[in-house]
Amino acid sequence: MFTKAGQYGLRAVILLASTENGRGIMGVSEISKTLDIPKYFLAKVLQQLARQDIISSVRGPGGGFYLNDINRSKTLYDVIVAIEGDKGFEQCILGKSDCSNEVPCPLHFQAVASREGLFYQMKNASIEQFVHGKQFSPLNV
Amino acid sequence: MFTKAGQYGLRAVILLASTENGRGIMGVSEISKTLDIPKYFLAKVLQQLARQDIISSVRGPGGGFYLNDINRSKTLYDVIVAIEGDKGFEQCILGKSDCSNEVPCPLHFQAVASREGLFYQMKNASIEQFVHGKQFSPLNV
DNA sequence: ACTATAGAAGATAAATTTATCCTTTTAATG
DNA sequence: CATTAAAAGGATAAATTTATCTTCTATAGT
Repeated sequence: MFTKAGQYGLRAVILLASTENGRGIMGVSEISKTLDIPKYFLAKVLQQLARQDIISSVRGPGGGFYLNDINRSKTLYDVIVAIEGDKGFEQCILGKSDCSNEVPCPLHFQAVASREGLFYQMKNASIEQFVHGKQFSPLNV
Repeated sequence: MFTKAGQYGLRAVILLASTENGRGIMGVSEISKTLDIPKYFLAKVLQQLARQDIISSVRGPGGGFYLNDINRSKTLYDVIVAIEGDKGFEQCILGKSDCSNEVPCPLHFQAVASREGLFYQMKNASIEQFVHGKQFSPLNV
């Protein structure tokens, strides 16, 4: 479904959002250890997110990545699109360029219906809201 | 969602199923032209499907690929699993190995719900049934 | 039998994704 | 102000996926 880069990015953002009301700061090393993710690859993904203002960063000792108010108002859809583009989300499940409600591929309506639920969640809940809703039980990121 | 190989395979099988009550024979060249798919790559995918008895083939002049009775009773799920394995279907959307109903990742239930509809179709309708249901309108494969 | 056609199989190449390393820049702290 | 920690950026390598080409094998038709 998602690429590794996308998965790592989503998990890292959710992790950041789950620290001290989403206001904690974590370095790449800490995140990569916590999530058991390759460190340098994760660094690239996080830098990509930072460049696009999906997350924030500070350099130097004690630095790392965190979410500011604007960041926390972004959605998981924003996160994944920042990493993968919107192809995976918007493209025909069979890869056809001419697939639409008017000229649907044989799986079109099933695929659209299937995506809707997940996409709705990822598009319509801010990271803040999303993680808050989960935090009654311990997060398994 | 699916790899190119998977998409090509699904489209080719659906195309075969749509010819003369699913009994027509088509060569790689014809299929690749019809679907606008790279020929040699498609050949690999089709051979892979033939080896696993998802589709049938005959060599020599007039030869090509077709679906026998058993083939037509297979599902689109069988097709995609023969090409990609069941990882994409069964794996955690965030790539975690320890994600389950008991210990769900933050997207687990949305992802499961989302997949269900599509998977149900792909698992529970034979290729024959599936394509027959579509053939009231022209197929856009 | 001979020839032409078409899939099977194997090898190779190109492109993309994933992963790692190294150098530079920024910032905190003694 | 020197040192150190940590992100930023660039380069490179490994792995996987996609694409192509060549040779081999089976089969139909003459």
